[in-house]
Amino acid sequence: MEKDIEKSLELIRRGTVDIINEEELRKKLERSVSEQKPLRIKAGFDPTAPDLHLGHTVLIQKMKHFQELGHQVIFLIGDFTGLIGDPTGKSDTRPALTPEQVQENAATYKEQIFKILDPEKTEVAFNSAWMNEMRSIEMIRLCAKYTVARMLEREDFKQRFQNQRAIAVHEFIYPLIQGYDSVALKADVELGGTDQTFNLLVGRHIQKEYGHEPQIVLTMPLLEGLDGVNKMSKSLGNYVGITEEPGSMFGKLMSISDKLMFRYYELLSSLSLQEISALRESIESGKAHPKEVKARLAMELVSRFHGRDAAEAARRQFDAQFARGEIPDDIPEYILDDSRDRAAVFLPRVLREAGLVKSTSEARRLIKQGAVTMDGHKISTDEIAVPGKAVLKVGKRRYLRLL
RNA sequence: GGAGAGGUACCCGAGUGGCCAAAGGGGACAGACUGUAAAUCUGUUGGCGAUGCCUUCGGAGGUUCGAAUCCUCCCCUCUCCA
Repeated sequence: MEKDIEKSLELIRRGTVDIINEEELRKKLERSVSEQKPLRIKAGFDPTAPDLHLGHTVLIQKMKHFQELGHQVIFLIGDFTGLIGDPTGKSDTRPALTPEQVQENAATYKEQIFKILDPEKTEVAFNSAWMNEMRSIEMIRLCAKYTVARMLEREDFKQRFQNQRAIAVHEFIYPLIQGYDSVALKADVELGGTDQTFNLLVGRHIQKEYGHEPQIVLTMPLLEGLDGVNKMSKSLGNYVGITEEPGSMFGKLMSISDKLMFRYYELLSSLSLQEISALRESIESGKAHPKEVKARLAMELVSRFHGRDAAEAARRQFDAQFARGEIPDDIPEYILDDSRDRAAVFLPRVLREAGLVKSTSEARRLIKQGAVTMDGHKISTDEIAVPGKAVLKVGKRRYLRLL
């Protein structure tokens, strides 16, 4: 048994940034074995983003580890807290979502997590279940259990306070409710990104206030987005969604920097750390081309969400389009009106109407910059003759077939 | 409740009567170079069949030949005092 506990701890530790506190975790694991009772593992998600992305999967993979160890995983959808909007990582107050938006997003989340987690072994909870029932007096009692000074210890609150930016009172309530969720769910462990550390620790405090045993806080690193700088997030647009098309997923992963590629290997790949450092060495010694190593990563991740065949197809398509400069099969079409004089087609309007650019002004600028080609020839004027079918290309990846 | 500071484009920020479609930076897009890399360099970054016209500096009015800039009211944020 001693050996099993060690093995469990080893799997749990993999990839984590911090475990608070590991001794307590060991005791919980031991008790779980002796009492034949699985631990309750909580992870909360704010239903602001309609799509899960690879950044979320770092955490979900960890949930899966617990599931593999036989513990009870609780996927908490913060539909109630979504009405508040957690200010984490934001420099300003977040707009609150409407109840309809929250419901819609929550449903999408639920559907997506089972691409990774086992639905049979996952409890899905909504914090509105208990928060909608909470009476005002109980809410005030909850608020009484934490002080403003301690709230201001949180980095982003402190920053905003110092920089004279707005902090609305209700934002202080967010960590308190998140903590109360742990009370309601009787959580033994709560998982979160490192940006959640403060909120997770508030949970420990609140649990103690309610006479519960404090949860173990386990933080996972934040995955950098495609830009390699900011954390991956929907709102920054630097993400890879897990329901994204295989081709788009593959392309996005191929565009990351070589440095970021190894970060992704460490946090997302199922390869062992030894295998990853072997890959790194083979690039440094010149045995492997970085592009090939990156394609391998993209293959693994696309396969995870779409299957091997789709990943292979995505790779072939990618090579055809970018390595050999071929035109993709599936591109939008635009039918030129026969009544128009095809000897003098005004391209800016065509490009705008086809949705390739936002305005004719933008199209004009792009043409001027030499970014527009027709059948491979650079276009230099706004008006051009289009005698028959032709393919327009704007920039590197926008195509339009003229009929 | 009192005193003060502020709200400018996707973001940050300069501009305090005309030279302002508004400096500078970031981001984004495009070109060169490449591996769709990254980094770097260069350019573009309100709209419009366009050497001009139209709409933008929190909102609504006003002064003026002319307003991001001055005045009035309103909305919002922050600081100090109570």
